[in-house]
Amino acid sequence: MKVARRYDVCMAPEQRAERTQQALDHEPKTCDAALTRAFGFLGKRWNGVILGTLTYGPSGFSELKRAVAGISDSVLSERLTELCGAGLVQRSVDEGPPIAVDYQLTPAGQALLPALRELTTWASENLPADRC
Amino acid sequence: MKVARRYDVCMAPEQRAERTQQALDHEPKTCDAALTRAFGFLGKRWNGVILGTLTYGPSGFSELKRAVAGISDSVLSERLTELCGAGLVQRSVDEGPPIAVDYQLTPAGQALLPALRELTTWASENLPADRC
DNA sequence: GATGTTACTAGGAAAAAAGAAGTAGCTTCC
DNA sequence: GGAAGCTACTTCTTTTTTCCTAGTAACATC
Repeated sequence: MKVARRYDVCMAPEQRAERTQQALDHEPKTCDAALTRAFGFLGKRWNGVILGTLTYGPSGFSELKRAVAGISDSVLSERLTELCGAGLVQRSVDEGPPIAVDYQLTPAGQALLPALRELTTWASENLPADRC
Repeated sequence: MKVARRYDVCMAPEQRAERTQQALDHEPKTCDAALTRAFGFLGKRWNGVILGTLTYGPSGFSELKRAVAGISDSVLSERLTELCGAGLVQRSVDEGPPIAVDYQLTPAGQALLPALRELTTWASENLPADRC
């Protein structure tokens, strides 16, 4: 099941040097398939921030909406459905009477944490905040 | 009329402080500001894949277009302009006569590598790889 | 000189997101 | 008891973004 990738974004420096050499010979340098898949989700507006917010723990719809400043109801609803479908978020309903729904990360969603941490570090070091 | 910049999620310092205070008291668990800024770029379609592709080394416009399967000329052009503006990508022109333009990661862009590596790992382990 | 390549830009169509409003059940306030 | 407010959405219209097609200009090749 594990397909040995011919090349990967995540390569050791020396492999990378070799690849750069090859690059000079008009070799097709396609972005890694897994990374492309990752950006199938994260490249959609709001998804990253929603997942980032859920890292703080389970949230209800309104709570999420307040946390993700600027998102509209309809898009939040849509995104949550997608993320649930992808198995990154789980929706649990507590039939009330005060009915309460909450969304939380599944293990697959939790697994994103290290990557989000890296991204946060990168952004704080390389994306100027002062412009805003 | 309010000019709503789509990815303008940055807050004024005092707002940020207030929000942090709220976060401590109440439950509004807002996503980290730096991460939000990161997704200001990566949350736009194609940007992640473009950066991922440039990881393999400098590329010309057409080369990039071929590598990033499915992107249109106009969007690629737009995205490259944005990424250059953000200081993640550098555009260098070699006046020919056969004029040649190439795009490559700046140090700030290179700094994304560890994060992309994490994302790749995550995707290959947690996003169904039905395709390819 | 016809065709192909690189590196784009322009304009309109299609898709996505924003924004406002509505639904329905439950709770709190006075 | 009834107005107002909360949660959890859905539906609708408008606005923004993205896509697709075509065109340009400079050079290179056949």
